[in-house]
Amino acid sequence: MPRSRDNQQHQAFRERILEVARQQMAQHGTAGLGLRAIARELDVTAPALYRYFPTHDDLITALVVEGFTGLAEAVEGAQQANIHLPLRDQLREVLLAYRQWAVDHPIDFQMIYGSPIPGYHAPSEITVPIVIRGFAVIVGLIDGLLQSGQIQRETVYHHIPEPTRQILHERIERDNYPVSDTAMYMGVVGWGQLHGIIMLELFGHLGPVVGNVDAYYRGQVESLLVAMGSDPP
Amino acid sequence: MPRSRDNQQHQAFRERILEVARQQMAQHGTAGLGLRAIARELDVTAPALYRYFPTHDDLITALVVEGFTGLAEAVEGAQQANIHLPLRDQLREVLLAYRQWAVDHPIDFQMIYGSPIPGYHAPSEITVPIVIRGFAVIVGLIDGLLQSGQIQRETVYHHIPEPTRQILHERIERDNYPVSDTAMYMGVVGWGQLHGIIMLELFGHLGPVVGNVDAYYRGQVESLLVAMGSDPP
DNA sequence: AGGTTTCGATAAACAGTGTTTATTAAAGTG
DNA sequence: CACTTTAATAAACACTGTTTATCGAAACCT
Repeated sequence: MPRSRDNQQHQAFRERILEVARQQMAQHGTAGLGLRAIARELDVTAPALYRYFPTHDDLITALVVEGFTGLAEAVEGAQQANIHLPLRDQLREVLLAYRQWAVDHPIDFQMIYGSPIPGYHAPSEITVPIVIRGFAVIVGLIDGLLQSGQIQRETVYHHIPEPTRQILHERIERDNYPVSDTAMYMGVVGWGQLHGIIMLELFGHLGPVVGNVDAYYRGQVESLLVAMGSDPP
Repeated sequence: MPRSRDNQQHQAFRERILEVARQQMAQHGTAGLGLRAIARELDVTAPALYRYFPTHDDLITALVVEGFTGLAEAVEGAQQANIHLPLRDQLREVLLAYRQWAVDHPIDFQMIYGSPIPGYHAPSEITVPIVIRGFAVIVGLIDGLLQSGQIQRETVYHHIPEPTRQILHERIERDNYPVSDTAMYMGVVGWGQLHGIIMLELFGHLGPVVGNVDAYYRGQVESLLVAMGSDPP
């Protein structure tokens, strides 16, 4: 551990490393993420970086945490930016922002939700809490729609498979997160559905099939809201 | 190019390489996919493999093609195994088989639909046709359900966003694939939705949230069928 | 201020990797 | 047999992440 006064410089250089790492990744993909390459860019030898990150994996973990945080902030920001709109519109904008962040930061998104670095797997005790942060916004909005009666039409998503309901309920109680089981369930369902579209898009499988992915995603978000029981606009 | 008589031996050893590669990958993940490691296992030096695969990427591409083919065969097999059941049940079983293959061959699935090998991206002119092969089974079943009036309830998935409909229609005509636009659209929608669940599961993000992924997926398949307009069982 | 500790950075080396080159041995064909 | 083609090799190249021992400089404490 560095001494208290040096801590500032230490953290500053740590930030620079992450900055360069992110930049290199954006340019050359996850393949370009090399200790030596980063060191070169910083006019420093490779072993020097070990003072800041004990191992290569720790660097990646730091980037993953940054990524998750960025996604969570984008989602939260989207809600704040549309806080004056009706809940349904807020939810739509939040879901659009979710994909938009993925499109704008494809590498980060892959690193978060996939594992493009061979042999590396993000420690879930670190990732799970941050995933939930962005997730909470979505579920919160759904819960709001349910409570205010803006989702009243009964749909398939009102019937939760029993084993799933139990786990979801436990999670809600454990995290002390005041939403209904149904809201949580709908959140997970929507999350999964949209996640599939985004992943397919990111790896180039969806574009050739549906052409304009932007329009397609927009349509799917709207369909999701309707499928949940919200009235079409 | 090897001579005509040697061709047999050449192809045989090529197969052995792929076999070992697949095995190594299953054991040590995509990280364990190394030319030298494969060569060691085959009691051969690394450069020898270059007679069979010009480069590392070509080996991977061969594995990807094998993977896609395996998935397509699993899907087709699932339909054949349930050909005596009603169309709706056939579709359910096919969709369950789709995930089951992913669970049984997680590495292959990641390699197919993601890109866990840094710097490598599967050439779409090779992958797209094989993706469609498995996809065709699903769309075919949906089309059958639509034509036989087993999907008659109007749902959101009957209304296709115009830009998407155009592209889908072009694909159908170009590939001379005799299904309706609606069947194609529902196929894509379902594919995307379930793909999200599978990807989240494979990377360990879904398990902690829903507990029993098996039951959850089953429920989602059923929900999907209902959401498409098929009556609940 | 002086002595000691601590931190940052380094060069050198290790064990790997994918890939290229030149060379050798072994088959198949006329 | 001579000749060509193929397979495999050893050696080397340019990398990679990581460890070790070493050195200078700054920070702390007395």
